[in-house]
Amino acid sequence: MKPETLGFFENVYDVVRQIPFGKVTSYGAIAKYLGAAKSARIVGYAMNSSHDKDVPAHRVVNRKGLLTGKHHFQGTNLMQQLLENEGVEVVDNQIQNLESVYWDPAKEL
DNA sequence: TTTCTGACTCGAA
DNA sequence: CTTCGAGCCAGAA
Repeated sequence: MKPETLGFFENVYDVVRQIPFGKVTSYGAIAKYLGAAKSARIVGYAMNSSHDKDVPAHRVVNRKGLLTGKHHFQGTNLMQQLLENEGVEVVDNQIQNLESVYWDPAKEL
């Protein structure tokens, strides 16, 4: 593959797809892993377009573990339920015990 | 073609 | 303690 020729989005999707079951990561962590630490927004925007892709967008949250993108999912609490279904404790749109379920691509990959 | 906006993050004041 | 601006990319109007 030639990542340079692919859009930034494709790189984002590849990383997100590698997030283990029951784990979550942040937009900034993905951006940093891709070598564009200041492109966290782009990662989020990629998720917006990940609708047609096979990307577990519910495993991507902001740095604080807050489900900022839950409004983009169907229903009002689908994202939260998906996470809880994987064993992630979520309260009030925020992931509890974040450090225990946090998965940093820069460290794990 | 230009302009705008968006699921973010961090450092300064 | 809080608030603000800048940097990044893609797609729609």
